[in-house]
Amino acid sequence: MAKYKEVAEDMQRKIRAHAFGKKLPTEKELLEMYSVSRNTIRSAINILVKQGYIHKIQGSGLYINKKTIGDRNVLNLAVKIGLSRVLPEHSITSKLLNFGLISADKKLASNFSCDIGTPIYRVKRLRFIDNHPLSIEDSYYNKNIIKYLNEDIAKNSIYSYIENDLKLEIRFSDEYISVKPLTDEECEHLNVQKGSSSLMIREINYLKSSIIFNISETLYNNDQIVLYTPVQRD
Amino acid sequence: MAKYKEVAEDMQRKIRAHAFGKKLPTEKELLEMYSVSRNTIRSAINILVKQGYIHKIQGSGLYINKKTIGDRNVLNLAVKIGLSRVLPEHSITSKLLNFGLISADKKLASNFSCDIGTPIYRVKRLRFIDNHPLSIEDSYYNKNIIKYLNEDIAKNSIYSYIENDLKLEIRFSDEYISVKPLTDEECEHLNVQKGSSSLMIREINYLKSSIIFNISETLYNNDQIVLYTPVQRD
DNA sequence: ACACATTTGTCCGTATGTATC
DNA sequence: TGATACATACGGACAAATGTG
Repeated sequence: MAKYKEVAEDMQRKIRAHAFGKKLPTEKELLEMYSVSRNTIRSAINILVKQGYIHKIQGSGLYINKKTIGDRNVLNLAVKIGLSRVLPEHSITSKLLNFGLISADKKLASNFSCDIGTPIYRVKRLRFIDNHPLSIEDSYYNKNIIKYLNEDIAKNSIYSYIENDLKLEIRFSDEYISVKPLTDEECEHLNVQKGSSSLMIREINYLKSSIIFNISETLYNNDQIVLYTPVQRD
Repeated sequence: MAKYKEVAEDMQRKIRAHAFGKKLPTEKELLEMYSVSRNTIRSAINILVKQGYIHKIQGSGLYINKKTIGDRNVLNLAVKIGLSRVLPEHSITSKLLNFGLISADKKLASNFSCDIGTPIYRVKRLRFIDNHPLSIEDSYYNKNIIKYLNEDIAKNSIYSYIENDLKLEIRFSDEYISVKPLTDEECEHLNVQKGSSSLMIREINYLKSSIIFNISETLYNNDQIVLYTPVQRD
């Protein structure tokens, strides 16, 4: 892995472990700690800023954002590629609602930018955080890219399977957030009051070279989660 | 303004004007066009990536993301500091629902990280996009920082007043997204069916030096808008 | 109010690695 | 395979904001 990414990950670990106080060491101290150049340490720092871990004050220092890190009820969109990564302190489990291999119809093909008839895995899961129902995820994987999936993998983290076993690199995603009234069945799954609405995130996920390997629609339990995102003015 | 920011803005303008095709010129061509160094052009490019204008493919080039730019129904969170900036192609107007000067109670003081009793402007507005009701914004401004506001300013863009007239620099914000059932009055304002729910964004806005000058809660009309955010894996 | 040291921000140049075509 | 194009990393110089005395 690139140096600046390794440094960033180490700094994140230290922040989560409260190894620093309210402030990070200065750039100068950090580049000495990690034996890298100033540009490299600044690349690492910028990742932390983008993900909402810290904010910078010119002339003063690097300050840790206390609030949103490690809170079960806060889902940080800036880090949100796969659930397990966003909430590493919590146990994410799944109940499989549907698993199958289908063939892309016109709409799916359009969303995937693939040919009609392309084989697609469909995985619908009820997901739990620390045993509380968190979300209903309806997800589609392009089988030409994700060659093999099964129910066992789907019960666990599909994303860690893709990254660790298939060695594919997930690069970026587009997220569309809206509100959807829930059906009675969905309310039961999520254990919320009938007639309520929920946050829905439509997601398009890309490998490197901008290959779409996955699209999904997820309904979140409002009682369990608030979305968070930091925004930097450039 | 910094060179890389000027370059980024110019590139954004060109993208919005469809001055490039599907691809941007290469880094090398761009740095020659703008007479800047490679680092500078790359800083500018990274802004466009972060804001969802383009994506990069190593070895191939810089590709323009068609979909989300200039769409009235898509509110790009990565650019969302003030509404007028996010949707420059559209007319944003406001109807003032409430305007007043109040004194920070315990809760407001805590949210603002200021003393109890600090003077605070409250501005509640119904906002329209191209004359369609878009959102109900309930907003608070710390008078110690934003020294003067009036109803006239509030009817127009408060953010452009802050930046252009007061010459204050808005630096970053924290956004919390959830779902809220609407009251009948809110439904009428937004012209949506009674009993429906809406996206709510709680926002904390900072000047440089991490000074909180504004917090707000905004209810969005789901019929008019979908939130969008690009996420880069680092 | 001023001068000074500290700390982050911007910009430049160069070299080499990696992915795509 | 070679050429092209983006990615990573190092080094140095000066500017701007902050904090201190």
